[in-house]
Amino acid sequence: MATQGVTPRGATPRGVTPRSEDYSRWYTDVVQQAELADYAPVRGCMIIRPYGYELWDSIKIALDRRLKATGHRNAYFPLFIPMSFIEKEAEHVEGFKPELAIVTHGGGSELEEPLVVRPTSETLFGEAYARWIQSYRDLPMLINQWANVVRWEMRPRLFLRTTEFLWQEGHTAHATREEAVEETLKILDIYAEVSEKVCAVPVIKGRKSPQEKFAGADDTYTIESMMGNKWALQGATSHFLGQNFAKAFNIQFLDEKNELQLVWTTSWGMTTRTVGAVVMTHGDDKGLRLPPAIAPIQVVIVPIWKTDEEKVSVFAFADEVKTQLNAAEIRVELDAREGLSPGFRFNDWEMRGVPVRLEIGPRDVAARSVIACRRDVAGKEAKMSMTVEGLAPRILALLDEIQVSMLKCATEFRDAHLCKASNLAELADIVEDGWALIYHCGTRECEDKIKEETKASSRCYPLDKNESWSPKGKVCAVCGKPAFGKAYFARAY
RNA sequence: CGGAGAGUGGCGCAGUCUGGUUAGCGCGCAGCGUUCGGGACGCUGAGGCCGCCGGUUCGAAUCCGGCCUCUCCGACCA
Repeated sequence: MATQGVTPRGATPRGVTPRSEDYSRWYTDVVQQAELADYAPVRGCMIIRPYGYELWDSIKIALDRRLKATGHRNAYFPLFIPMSFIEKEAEHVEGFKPELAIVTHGGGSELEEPLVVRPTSETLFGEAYARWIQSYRDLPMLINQWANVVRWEMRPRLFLRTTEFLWQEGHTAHATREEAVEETLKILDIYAEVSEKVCAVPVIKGRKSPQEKFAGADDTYTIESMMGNKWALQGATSHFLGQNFAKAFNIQFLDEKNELQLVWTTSWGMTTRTVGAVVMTHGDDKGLRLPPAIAPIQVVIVPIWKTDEEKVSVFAFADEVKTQLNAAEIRVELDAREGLSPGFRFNDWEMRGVPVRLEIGPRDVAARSVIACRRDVAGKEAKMSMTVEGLAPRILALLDEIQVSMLKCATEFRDAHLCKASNLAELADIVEDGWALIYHCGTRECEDKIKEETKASSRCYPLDKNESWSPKGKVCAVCGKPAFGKAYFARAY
């Protein structure tokens, strides 16, 4: 690679900043050079470019299908929320007030009541549910919406934290506490499945500490992933809201015994941040690496020729290959650009993370074969020759193999950086290059202390059933108070 | 909001200290030609009121004052 080492003075570097040199620079380089997103005129806002949006679309389709399969229906609630709605739930307003965008003027005059640009829609759903839910027969109410929300964040980063972002937010109401908790965990499982099976991003499912939970929730469940620099990223959250919003919005129903009851609600969301998670879980110094399940282009054909005659035969053969793969519903693209050397085009597609590249030159035409090169492995092992007869099934198998292999690699990487700690010094050491699992008291003071000394925050109390996590008789590894549970601590985005 | 940098063709930078005629360079872009199995090359060309406002001066990208914006590092967060 010509990009290694010192860039000649005055020359623009080709490729991205190496991860080892500056991880966050590497991240922004990849996002921009792979044309996933670009900065927008307003601070903290980004333009999601077609390639990035297609990636999000794939994730969205996978998640939407699963939500519908579990009985959820899509709807659309408005962008504006009356200020007074936000103020109805004490903890909720406390949590969101600092990051609200508020509209004070409309139609040329000052509004009587300011309108909040939704940071999340619990309050709007609450108001509607109070009107829509009358009887136990109306329950459960399972509605999801795909929308944009706005949170005035201090420190934006492309995809990971932008002022405006896209997500889905599910809002459900149930007759009993048990049903609502069950829903909360069911959704968490769906998020974990989409993350792992679709995005090949391994997760640890867990519960948030009281400090880290959603403003207005009784319990927040999360999926946490380890990025390439070993920092943690919260991938999605599922909240058990208890009866907090039911009380605030008076969402009541008559049960079978004709008694008035408050509903139990949940809310949950997965965002465009997931795109950032994919970049940081799989990317390398050559750019993006995309799991086949969400790759907008799964296979790219790069034709190679010298003479006009070769060009004709190579393109005819490439078209034949493309047609075959298309028929098998493989997302395939033919790189018909002229005037760019093969090497340049190889690097270009590698930057974009296309899982499989097929090289087709005169030699391949003669042998009726192609050179297939997988993006997820380095070196000579990446390349293999395949005959064109029966190519599609073999490519499909290869794509499956890549999908599985990427999850496996990411999981192994993560597991190699998980470590137990028994005191603050050990924890501090571990979080320099991984996640530390400790018995923890769950108190704010203790979390703050850890944060101050190590920059690591409480990620979650893992739900791992295989691990005996009972805190009975255990004490906090940091402060010595009785343990609340086992928690992961890590540097986080 | 605290700390640090930076604003000069699309991108990355030089020039600013020590004001002086047509503001340079690399990449990219356009045209033509030669190339083409791991980031090709030549020639020709297009593109800039030097972030904004004001001041000093015969003369400001350059000096002075004010303002704005962006990026990075912290606190906040999906």
